[in-house]
Amino acid sequence: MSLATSTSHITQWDERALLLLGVLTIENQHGYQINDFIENRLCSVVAMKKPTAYALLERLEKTGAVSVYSEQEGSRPPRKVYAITAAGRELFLELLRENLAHSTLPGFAGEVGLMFLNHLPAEEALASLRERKHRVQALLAGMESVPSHGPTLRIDLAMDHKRAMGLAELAWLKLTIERLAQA
Amino acid sequence: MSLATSTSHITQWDERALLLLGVLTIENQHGYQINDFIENRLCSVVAMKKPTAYALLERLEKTGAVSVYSEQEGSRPPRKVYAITAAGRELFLELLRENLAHSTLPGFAGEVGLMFLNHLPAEEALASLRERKHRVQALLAGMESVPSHGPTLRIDLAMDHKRAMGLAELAWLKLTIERLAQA
DNA sequence: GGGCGCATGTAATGAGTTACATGATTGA
DNA sequence: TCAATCATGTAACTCATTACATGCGCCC
Repeated sequence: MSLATSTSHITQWDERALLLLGVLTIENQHGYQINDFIENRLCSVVAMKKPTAYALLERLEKTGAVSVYSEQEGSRPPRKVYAITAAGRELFLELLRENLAHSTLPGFAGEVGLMFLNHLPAEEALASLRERKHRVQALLAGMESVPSHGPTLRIDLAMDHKRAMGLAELAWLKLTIERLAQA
Repeated sequence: MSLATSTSHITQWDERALLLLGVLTIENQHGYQINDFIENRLCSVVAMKKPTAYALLERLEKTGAVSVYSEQEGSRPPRKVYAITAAGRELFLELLRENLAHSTLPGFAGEVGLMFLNHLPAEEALASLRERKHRVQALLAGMESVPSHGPTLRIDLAMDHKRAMGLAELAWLKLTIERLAQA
């Protein structure tokens, strides 16, 4: 079940549960609302599809981390409103500590291609890396001015981290392209 | 089937296929040998388990990217030796160009926790980030002196990239911890 | 004789995405 | 009236990991 009890590495489940619980600490919300929030405000940080969220909410309910009640406004479709429980808050903090304390470096980070770079003629390899550079630059350009939701939801911090990683990638690409172009 | 024909984003399948095809460009090898190579020499860059590799090799054979022949040495267990085909070489180059040209930044990069950092008391948040910092430092320390396999397999390039990303993460953590400690 | 290395897999599990299904309301 | 929005899901598919299965040879 992977409750992240000091198991030394983080699963995607943990991160997604953390996200949903975190969103529910802001206020009680129904599934549609949560998905909407993630799609619109958090899309620059996270990618989670609707069915995944619905399924996870169900699971969190079964384990007692969130509670549900039905609500109906006028004659609109009924909603299932989720609220975080005391146990949920504990789990949230546990997952949060784990997430903050762990590094995200290991694993498949797109470095496989680099190993085989020399299998491409030098010109082509450089062209590919330059394209990558442009892509990264475009991504960075699209990261400007993301509104922060006050001190309770530091989207800005997450974006700052993303930006830092982007800039590092860019710097590395520049240097590497230069080095390869000389040789 | 995701042949990565300019579909604009890279699947894990693509990266794993690229890896296997790349290993087979070095020389014809049987499954055990390939897995051994990945586990021992490439473990710092990639993580792929044995059954995954066996399954993928089967699939690559079905699509004609690799061919197989059986071999037996003495009375040892028979081996299935895989060789990359002409079509496989084409696929390899295609995947390689794609992989090099694409950035790996987007998606779930462990930034969820940062968004909720303020839900932890300042001291605890700092402690978690400091732990992360130490972990990253440890990882970086373990990255020294990885032997390169000549110009045909640039493990060193991949490690250089990893190191650069690690250093960037470290720098960001230092700065962020300082900033948070002041406030 | 017992365990490790060689060499191949299969089966079960779990996680996430895509595509699909449903049905009411609201605005052009 | 036609499309989009609200609101919830289900079913099928893919992909990767874990644990298990098998059997021979080699070394202590």
